[in-house]
Amino acid sequence: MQEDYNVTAIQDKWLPLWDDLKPFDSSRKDDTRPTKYVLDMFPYPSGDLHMGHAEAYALGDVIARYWGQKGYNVMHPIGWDAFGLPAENAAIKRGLDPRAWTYENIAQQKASMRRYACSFDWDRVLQTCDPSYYQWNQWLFLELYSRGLAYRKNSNVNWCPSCQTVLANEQVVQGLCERCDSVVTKKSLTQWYFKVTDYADRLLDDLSQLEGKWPSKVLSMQRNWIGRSQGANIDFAIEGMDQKISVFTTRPDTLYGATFMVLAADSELAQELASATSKEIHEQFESYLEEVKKANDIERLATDRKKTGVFLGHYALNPINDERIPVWVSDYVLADYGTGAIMAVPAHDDRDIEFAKTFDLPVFMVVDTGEEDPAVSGIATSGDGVIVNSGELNGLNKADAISKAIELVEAKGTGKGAKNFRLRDWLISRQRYWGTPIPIIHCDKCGEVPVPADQLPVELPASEGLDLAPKGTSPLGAASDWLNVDCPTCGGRAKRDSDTMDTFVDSSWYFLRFLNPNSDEVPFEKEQAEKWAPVDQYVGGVTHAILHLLYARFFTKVLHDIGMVDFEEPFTRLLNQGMVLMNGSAMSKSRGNLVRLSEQLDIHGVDAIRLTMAFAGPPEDDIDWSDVSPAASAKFLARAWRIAQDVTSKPESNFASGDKGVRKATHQFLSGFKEAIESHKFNVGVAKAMELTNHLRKAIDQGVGPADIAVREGAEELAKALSLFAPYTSEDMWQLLGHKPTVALAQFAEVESELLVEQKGIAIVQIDGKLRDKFEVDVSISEDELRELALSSELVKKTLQGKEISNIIVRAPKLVNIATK
RNA sequence: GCCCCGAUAGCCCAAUGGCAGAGGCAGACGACUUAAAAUCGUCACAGUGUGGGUUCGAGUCCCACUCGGGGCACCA
Repeated sequence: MQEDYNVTAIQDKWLPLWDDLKPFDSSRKDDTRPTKYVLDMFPYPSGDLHMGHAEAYALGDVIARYWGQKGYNVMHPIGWDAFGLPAENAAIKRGLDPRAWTYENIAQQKASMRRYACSFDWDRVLQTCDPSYYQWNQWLFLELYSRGLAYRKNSNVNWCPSCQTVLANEQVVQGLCERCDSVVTKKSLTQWYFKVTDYADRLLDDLSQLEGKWPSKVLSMQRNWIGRSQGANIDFAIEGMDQKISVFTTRPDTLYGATFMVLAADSELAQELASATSKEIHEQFESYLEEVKKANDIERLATDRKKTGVFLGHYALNPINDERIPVWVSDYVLADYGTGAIMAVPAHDDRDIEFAKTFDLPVFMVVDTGEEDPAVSGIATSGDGVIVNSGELNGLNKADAISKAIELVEAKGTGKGAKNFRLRDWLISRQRYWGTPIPIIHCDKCGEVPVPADQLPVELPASEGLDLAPKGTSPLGAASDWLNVDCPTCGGRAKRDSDTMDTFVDSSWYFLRFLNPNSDEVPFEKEQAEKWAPVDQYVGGVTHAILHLLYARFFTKVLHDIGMVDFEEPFTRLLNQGMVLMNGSAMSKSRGNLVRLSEQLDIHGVDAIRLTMAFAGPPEDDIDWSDVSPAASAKFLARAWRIAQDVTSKPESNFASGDKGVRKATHQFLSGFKEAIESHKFNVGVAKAMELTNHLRKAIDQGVGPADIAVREGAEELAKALSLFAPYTSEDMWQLLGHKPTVALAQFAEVESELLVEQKGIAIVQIDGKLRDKFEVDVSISEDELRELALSSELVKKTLQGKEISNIIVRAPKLVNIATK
């Protein structure tokens, strides 16, 4: 009895069965399969899953299911990045409890993932807002604290006036809050930091281990972000004062060309020097500083900005030649990069020459690059050249002069080779409610006191009665029962730290928590880490290229140093899937181009949507939903399904007697398919499955017929391959073919390589690279035979008439190229 | 300004330096059908953004440029 392919029916049929079978349980004690750890970036539970999730999880699932069918015990867990501002903001807006709101969304997403047939191990699940999870955030915080890697300091921090909280450097995009696009301002606050800068060198150098395994784009973004520069710190004495100005420069070779100094207007040293000068200059400085403070990052970053500044009335002495040079302040020097002061070499730096031109300061060329003297042209030169006007450096090139200059200042004791980073320490305090409480108690007598381990977790108090609306201080400050505690050291009255941690702390180590998601003893067991970690394949969006991935790499290195893991990089391979767009732009309600996932699933079925995601193009490319056709995917799945339905042979495993041509197609498919999936060309893998389907259709209708055992072999491998993209259809095909569920555990057949070898092949003959003739040859043909054959071709002879052969290239059995003069 | 990625048929995309086409969409035609849908089959369509170079041979490698996308940027 022939039936129709019914999407809804097979979804309803198989989903409950899989729940019973638990094919993706990775914790079976007697499991001897080799292991793989495949991880999708966990979602933020704001509403139901959307098209972007659908793509990410479809692709992650292809990889996880593939390794499962290759015979691996695959750990493919899922969790929720459940703390954070959106929950809180939604809760404020609707007067709800953020906790209830979050758990409701998690339940909804979980149901959608189950329907979407993600191959998750549902026994390895976590939610970062559970005390059983965040207690380990607190534990890790204290580990970092005890090693001096978590510390508190006062500084001018990034402040989002709309979110009413501080932001990490990484959360400020082009001067705007990455979350709400408000203009970020500066505020002087005492906040907690993680000392990421201690790891800057390792974070940068270890990127080379990931070369070829992570997208090069992400590697370069991380390198840019860490931003290491090599150079020297050089001290300039200040005339008539004990103070020194220390500068960082990447161009110590231009030391003789320094004609003035510039201090960051908002640096402490500027303040000090301004106090030790005439009243008039001091007043000028103060009013300039006011101006500078008013400017926000947007204005400051404007490229055509005029240089401004104030002369401080002081002179510094160039350590290499005792030249007397004036000291200025300006806002183009940043207080928090390098030493907050520079030696200005206008001849060889764009910014410095702009400043020199504005204030009529001297320009003195010390590198002859062959271009016009900057003092004349007004254009700074920064290339390599011959050092001039520089005493003992004269005649050297740039690189040699840099080394020599460092030697000279080191010998004089006025400088040192140094490197500098763009990367800053990670500010982790947040003045918000829905996050992990910082496990520190502030005591007037004892100062900062860590919460003793046996008092962890410091649970978040209920939100009831608290005003969650942003007001610049943490809502927890009003939870007086929770806030006021006895000091663990002296027993006196003390207060808890009322800030919560940046949620990126949660996601910096969650991939390790999946090893023991329910342990109350340890964050994770070392033996489990040895068995599973690091993550073999990580899948997620490129939006996390800097923030999350950098922090996770930092945590991993810290955990390595603590001795908790034996590796230094958390994610061996990384796949960044693209975005799902609609008509060329990101989907959004306000743009009116939102495609609802649930609707798509209702119309086309889960399998068709998943297949469409995989088939749309290379996974890292964006998918424009208007370019793809889920209906076509559904059509193909029905076509494949009918192949399984048409097979009439009984299940057996000896296919040797099957039709050679069909078997060849099957094994060529297998070989190409595996290669495509392993190199993450999922679209090519799908195309190959379509090709096999077309071949089998033809074999059934016009060839060997549905009873040939080779057709069964092809149909079975097709079913297994489709399991990666279309689990429901595939499972149903597997049953039609007389097998028991679940196809997800059925392993791919080994490629029989003798079936891949062709007896005959087409050889082509080119003359000067142009195709002139082709003929069928035996693949074992020798070069000489093929050359003879080519030269005896009538077509070739005709083309060669009147031409002189200069060279004949033979690549048996495929090609002969005859070059003429 | 610096760095990275991309450009192949009407569209989405394939192609270890060796016949430009694997697959799909849209299209044309045919079979089945009273008809349509579904299904099955057949066909057409580009010389690879531009200009150079290397090579017996370049979509593929190199150089310059155009366009599109992304990252960093008063970072010393």
